[in-house]
Amino acid sequence: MLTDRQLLILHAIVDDYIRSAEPVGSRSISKRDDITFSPATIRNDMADLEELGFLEKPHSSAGRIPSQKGYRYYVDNLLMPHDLTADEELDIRSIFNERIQEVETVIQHSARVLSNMTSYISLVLGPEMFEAKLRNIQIIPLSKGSAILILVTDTGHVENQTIAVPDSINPSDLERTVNILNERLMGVPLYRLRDTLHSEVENVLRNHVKEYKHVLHMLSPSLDLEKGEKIFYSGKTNILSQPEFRDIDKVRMLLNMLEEDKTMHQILRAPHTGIQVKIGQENKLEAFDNCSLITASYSIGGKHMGTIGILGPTRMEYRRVIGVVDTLSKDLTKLLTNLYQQG
Amino acid sequence: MLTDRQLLILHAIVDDYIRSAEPVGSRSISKRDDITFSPATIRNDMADLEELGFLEKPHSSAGRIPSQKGYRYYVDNLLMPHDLTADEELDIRSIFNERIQEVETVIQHSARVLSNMTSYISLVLGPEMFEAKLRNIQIIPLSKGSAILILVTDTGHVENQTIAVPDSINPSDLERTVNILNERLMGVPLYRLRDTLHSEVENVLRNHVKEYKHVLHMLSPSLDLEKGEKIFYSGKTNILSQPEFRDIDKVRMLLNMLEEDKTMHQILRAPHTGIQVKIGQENKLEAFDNCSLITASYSIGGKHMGTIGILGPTRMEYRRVIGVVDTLSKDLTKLLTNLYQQG
DNA sequence: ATTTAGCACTCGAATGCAGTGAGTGCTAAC
DNA sequence: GTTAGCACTCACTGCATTCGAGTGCTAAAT
Repeated sequence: MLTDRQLLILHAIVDDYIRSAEPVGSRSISKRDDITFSPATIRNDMADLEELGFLEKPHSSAGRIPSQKGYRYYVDNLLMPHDLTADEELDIRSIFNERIQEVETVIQHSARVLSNMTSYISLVLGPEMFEAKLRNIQIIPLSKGSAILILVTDTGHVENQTIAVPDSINPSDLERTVNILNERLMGVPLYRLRDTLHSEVENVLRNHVKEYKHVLHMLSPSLDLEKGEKIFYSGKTNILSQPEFRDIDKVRMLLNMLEEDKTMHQILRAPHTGIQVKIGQENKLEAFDNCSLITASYSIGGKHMGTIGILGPTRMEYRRVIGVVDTLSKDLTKLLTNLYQQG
Repeated sequence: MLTDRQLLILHAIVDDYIRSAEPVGSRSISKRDDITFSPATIRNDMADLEELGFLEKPHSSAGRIPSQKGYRYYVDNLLMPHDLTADEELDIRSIFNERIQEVETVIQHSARVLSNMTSYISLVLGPEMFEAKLRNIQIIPLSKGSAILILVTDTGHVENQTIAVPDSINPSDLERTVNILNERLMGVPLYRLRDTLHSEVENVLRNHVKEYKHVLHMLSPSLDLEKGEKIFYSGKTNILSQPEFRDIDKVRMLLNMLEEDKTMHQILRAPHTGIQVKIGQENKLEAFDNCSLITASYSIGGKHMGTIGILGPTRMEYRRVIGVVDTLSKDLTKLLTNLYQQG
């Protein structure tokens, strides 16, 4: 329904506006090499594109800027895939070159590289460890009355917390308990730990540990893990360089929203294949009205683990960012699968 | 050298300015209950105070604002100690009421409470774990070729990383290794782990583990821990509400500075007793020119552990903030000492 | 039937110019 | 030593003016 020329003009306007952050006028478009017709012609098409909802005017004597619908069309139909430059490849590879590290470190490092490469805000939802299976459990006595409980999952995640150890439990009881737990809880998903403790392990404990009730009481609350995976942010200050965030109040709204763990979890949790682009109000959050969010999932052995994403102004370099997010999410999946795939 | 009246006026100006963020004029001062003399008199004293460097004028027809020297004098000589309100006591206690947790969680929680209470930025330098002593070491096999190395210190800190396990090392070797390590490395400070591994443990390993060279090669790099303790920030967006940070560029400078781990470590590391107040350029950092930093150390059993602090505009509520930081650092010391004191 | 040149028009941004008022410094009186 | 009085300063506000980029429309050109 749009003519080729209109598409060309829309494409040119979006590109120009992404670059300059200034409303684009008919004359400046006409100067581009790929445009062969006069400003007046362009103006006519621009008027049509505006009527169709792809463009907007900040005020009547200014150039045009893309509307949300305009960006959407651009992303869905006009965008050419972006092949990473050598530098970009290198940046991404830097994450994986280091000696093997804790998963969290890799994730965190990914977030940093992502924000550095794009100059936007990067968000990485840490590995979903709720369904991960227990690999090992340890209780390390610390001082009289306290110990450290350590849980290791098959995805290499380590969870630890300090617990209070009642006097009634002696060291050999503790040792026996740990052995039993390792025997019985190995392979149980984290979210079922507590239930399993009561349904299956309790009976065994009863036979081997005198004060098994105290032991249960000590462990039970600690095995009720919080569901919340951590979200890593990087480059939060990057938006301060974006002209659309000259307004302190907008910045505050946005940054405060990023602190709302619940909302952000909801946004990032939804797994999806491929790249997802949410433009402006598609995010259903007032604070994100002028923002776009580009996300991709990463997984281990085909199992969804978490999400990486970039948050920037709607006037975002979609082409490059999509390319980068796509590549990184795939590389991350490869790395983690190699490392932690059951083997 | 300053008259009582001048002190009174200085005090009044600083108080007023901290409250209003507006230059303070002679007339508004004269209206205060504790001031009994006329605007003209006040003007004379203000002129003197300005000449002595305690006050400044933004421009010739505006009121006065405190200079850095003025704040310094105020903090050193005029400030009355602040007794926490019931609400404040409650806020602080909320940190300690929860069931015993990981140290890092307590620290992080402290940072959040601190920033919420003050509406400034809170910084907490995590527990110094470099000199902490090893309590326990574990190697949990994960998949073919990889395992998780876990170190627990006597301060309850848990460090973990993924390591590559060469095929040549079989499970029983690994188990023997872990036993030997626990025997020989227990009580060794983290910063000496690697040296001790080579100087003392190597000989023992040689006798019990066939491929002990591979084992050493696998462990050695992992025991060379990074010195950097983590710094926790909270309330970074709080400064956006401060009128002195209307200017996006200043905000960016400041927030970027907070990302510079090295510099921030330097600033926070210096242990000191009691409360330290650094005003404006005393911080020796351009980005902090309009800021003041109030810090206090926390410790475990008399041993310096880390630092908590508040960063805000030089026009800061010194009285309240000093009170809060003081109380919290002492409470934190008490809690951690109870939890992790050898015993 | 398109495309383009020409031109009047719009409107934000920038500039210049009183007027206002909070605040000062100085002088002279108390 | 303190205060009243007064001229002076200077940021800020509102208003009028200009400037220019960009539009929409019409009529001519292709």
